[in-house]
Amino acid sequence: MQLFAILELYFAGKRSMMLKKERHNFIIKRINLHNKVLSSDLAEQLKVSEDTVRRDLNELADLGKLLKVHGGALSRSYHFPFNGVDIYALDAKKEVARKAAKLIKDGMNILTAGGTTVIEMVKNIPVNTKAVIFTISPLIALELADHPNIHVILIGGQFSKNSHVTVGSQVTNYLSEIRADLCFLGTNGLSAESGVTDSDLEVVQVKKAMIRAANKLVVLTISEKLNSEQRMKVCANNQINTLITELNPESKELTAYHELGINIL
Amino acid sequence: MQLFAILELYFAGKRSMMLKKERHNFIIKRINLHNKVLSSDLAEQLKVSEDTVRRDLNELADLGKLLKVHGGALSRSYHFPFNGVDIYALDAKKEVARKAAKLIKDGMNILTAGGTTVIEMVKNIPVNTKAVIFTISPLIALELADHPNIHVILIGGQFSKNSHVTVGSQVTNYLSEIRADLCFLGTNGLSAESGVTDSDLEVVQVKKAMIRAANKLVVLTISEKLNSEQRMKVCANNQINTLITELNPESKELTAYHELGINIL
DNA sequence: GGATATTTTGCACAAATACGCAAATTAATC
DNA sequence: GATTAATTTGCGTATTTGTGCAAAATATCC
Repeated sequence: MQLFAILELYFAGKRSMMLKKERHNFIIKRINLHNKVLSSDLAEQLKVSEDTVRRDLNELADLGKLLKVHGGALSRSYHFPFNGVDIYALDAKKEVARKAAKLIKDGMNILTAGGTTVIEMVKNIPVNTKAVIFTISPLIALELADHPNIHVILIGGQFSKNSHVTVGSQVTNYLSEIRADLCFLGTNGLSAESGVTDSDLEVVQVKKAMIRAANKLVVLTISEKLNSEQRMKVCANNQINTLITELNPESKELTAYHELGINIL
Repeated sequence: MQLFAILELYFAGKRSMMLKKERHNFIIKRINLHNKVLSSDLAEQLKVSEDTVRRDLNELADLGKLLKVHGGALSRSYHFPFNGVDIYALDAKKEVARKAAKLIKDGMNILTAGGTTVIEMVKNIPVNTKAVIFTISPLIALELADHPNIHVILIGGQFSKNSHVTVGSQVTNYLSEIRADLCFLGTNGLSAESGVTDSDLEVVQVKKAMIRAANKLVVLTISEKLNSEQRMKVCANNQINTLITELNPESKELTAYHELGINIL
């Protein structure tokens, strides 16, 4: 096959060997991004034999990082494809949600992103609360339908099939014209060094616009995601006003964030 | 980097391959959605032989995820309520939905309102359809999340707690700036004398704007609502291009609409 | 009861995998 | 830094798995 000859030539000079750990990181990223990888693709991309890729996949599967199947591997979330009933780490998320909902006071203007944690938060808002809630998540709008005194504005735009929120320039333009007291954001990655990070470019753009549109930023996350990083940066830690996890605020996992001056619940 | 472009092209052909587990998940989703699947449909949608589909169904049936029957499979919850008679019977709205979905062709710009009938219609759109769909209904946007070739634009605005769609000036303004080939409207009232009528002022305003934004208007309704009137007028009968009910087009309940020159399905 | 559609079965072929082993690489020890 | 030990990688081979095809068997529908 001709292409292989080209590849050989092309990479001949820069055949910098990749450590096993690096390959593993690469594979995990691909899984997070695409939800699936093919052994054959990985072998090409990593310039190793399919055999090696399979061994990598088996090791990662043993660690529970992915789901190995014939031909490649899938994101572990593919174990439970059943209409979203089984939300990962639901108990922790509910605890986060309970704390977060208490921040909402009558008369506020609220802005919310999507994500399972934020949706749980919305479920915990008392029915008689008076507020205006702007959201990019259809599920949140529907959730709030039976709150008679909450005025819901669903921000329109292109609907993202992955994250189930609206994204794109329509959304960011609209966000530039409003102002909210509080912005609630769930997050995929959060670390003391890099701040809030995410894996989906479109979602990152929207989250940035949301942060600009709000006076105070509240970040919700389960402790498992503390010290995790995704590929794209949403904001630095000094932009966060309040961080909510299911842990006790005095917990030692949170000291790093305490020292950054973030209010912790 | 030019080489990567070459690589992308080179491997583009392989991309459509689907892992077995992915097919299984797809089938489960379809079962949860429609309560039934046909082997022949699945074969076409998944682009594999019916043979493979049958094997998949058998494996899933062994795992207890569905109930295999001649010609396809059923949701397991349908085990009980059946007296054996017409398993494939559809209620009126589903029949309307089935007919309506056939109007959607690849490449179209579609505009849809909310309502249960329209949502049923959306469930019947083949997964591989290529189209752009504008909607004021969050539920419809969510429903279309697993149609990879449908670009969904959720029109934003104030969220109506009664009708679960977005309404208000933001919506009508936006609608004045777009143009669609087809507009699908469910209706609360329809009569030969008064045309399409509705009871919610805000929804009426939006429906009017939707009709103005589309070249052709398709009205969906169950026969029960023929000859019923609500308090507010949405449009006259001469604005309707196509009327869809669960009845046979030649049925005598429909002759009045026939005489108005409406295309009936 | 006959026509049509669906399933089963056996089989062929390709693709993916596991295994053993040798070569290459990395780590550890002096 | 050289030498040894441990790990990692690639390849050949045997095995398993996944898929499609076709004929025979079965179910379903008038």
